[in-house]
Amino acid sequence: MLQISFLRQHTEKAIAGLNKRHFPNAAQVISEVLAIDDERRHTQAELDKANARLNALSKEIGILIKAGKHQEAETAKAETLELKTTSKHLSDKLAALEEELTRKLYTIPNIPHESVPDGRSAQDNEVVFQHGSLPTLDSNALPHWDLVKKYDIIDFELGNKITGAGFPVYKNKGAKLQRALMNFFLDRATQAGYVEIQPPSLVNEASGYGTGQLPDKDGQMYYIAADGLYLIPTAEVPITNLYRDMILRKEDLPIKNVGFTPCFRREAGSWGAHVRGLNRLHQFEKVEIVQIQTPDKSYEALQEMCQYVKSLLIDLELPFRMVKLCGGDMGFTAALTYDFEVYAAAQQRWLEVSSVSNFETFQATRLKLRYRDENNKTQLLHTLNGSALAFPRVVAALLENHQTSQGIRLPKVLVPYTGFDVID
RNA sequence: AGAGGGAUGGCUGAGUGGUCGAAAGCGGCGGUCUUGAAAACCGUUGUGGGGCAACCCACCGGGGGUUCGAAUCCCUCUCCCUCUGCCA
Repeated sequence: MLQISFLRQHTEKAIAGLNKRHFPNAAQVISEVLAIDDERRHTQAELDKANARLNALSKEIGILIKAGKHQEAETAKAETLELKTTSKHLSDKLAALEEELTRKLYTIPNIPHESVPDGRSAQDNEVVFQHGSLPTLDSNALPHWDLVKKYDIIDFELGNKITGAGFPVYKNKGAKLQRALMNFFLDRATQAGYVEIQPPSLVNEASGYGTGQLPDKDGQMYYIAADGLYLIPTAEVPITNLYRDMILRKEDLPIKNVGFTPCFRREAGSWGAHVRGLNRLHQFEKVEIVQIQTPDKSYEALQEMCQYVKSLLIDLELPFRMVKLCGGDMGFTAALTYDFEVYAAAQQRWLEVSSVSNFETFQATRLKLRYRDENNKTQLLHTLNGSALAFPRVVAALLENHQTSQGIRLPKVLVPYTGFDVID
């Protein structure tokens, strides 16, 4: 959520930013919001005045009663009656205005960083870095959904049977590979200074609002109605919400956390040929890194996180590219996002395995996540997160790119974790 | 799941109808002392909103009510603790 004070002070900048995102009717929406805010402040002032008078009268009545002047106390009581009606009316009005303001603010996405390229869709994204040569496979090379059958490592049919589409069952060396990836990614993140967190996989409504999945994307999350809980779509939600309603000390920053969790996504209505196999799932496993940093250092933190993700992909021996998302393709809450895509050679497609974003104060506003600056004033912090990494597409690329007639060769870094160097 | 007890500022913890935004201690910050530090002593120290400011308003888990006046009384919800039951 954007801060109303920011919109008030930087109206033109906000409108320009929203236009870059191709957010419809930006100028009109902002002017509506500012009008509500204006009335809100006016109402607040009136209410404060009525309450001040009411407080003064109450104090007076107390003193009069103590002094035994009951007659005068009754006169004062009579005066409070009308004031109380006014106060009630004004506070109802204020509550309604505040609710309307918040509701409107929830619908406005984050302002993109100035370096975010113009553009409407993924085609306008900017490739900023590419590493590794694209493998050329034999003509009899198989896509990963065939390879997993050939080596009996992932079973989509069994998943269909016990749960439904998009819930694969990992078996044999496939299950061991999952376990190896978890330990590899967590060990690497720990070496890079991230503190390991194992959060719950279900979160309450307040957490959903905190990181911005609610209210707009509630249809994307699985919901347990009986308990009012949501299955997490990413570890970002529980881990970032750990710091909700906190005022951190500057010396505790940056916060660097890493967590492994299952991720659940309903992704209704987006199924087709291009999302076969592991390309898109309802449940997948992911290691997520989260940083919380002061505003002046958050973009350094973003670069550091990107460097970290790069190092993982290089060690996994996968060709990849780093893409800066354009205004139209960025997520609702992000100010700047880099996607990392690996090349899956049999499909001949780039698959997103990581998305690293700086949310600036957009999440911190809802989270009430702040620190004390050198003047002892509270300031909002910046939140960042990134996948490091999401498992299924890494597995898909490993299988497709490293397939040989003898089986699938694993990258060296994984062998100590799997205990085998080939899937056959 | 049943019975009982709780929820107060960064933390611990007093406060059962009025000058209480809230004692005290700890912690933090500033100072005195010291070569420096510690100790001791003095001062200071919640968050948010409105206002150029003086200042005003709101907030004692959430919501509602009683009252001229609520941290304090009533209702309700949530969460936590203890005992009993069940259970990985």
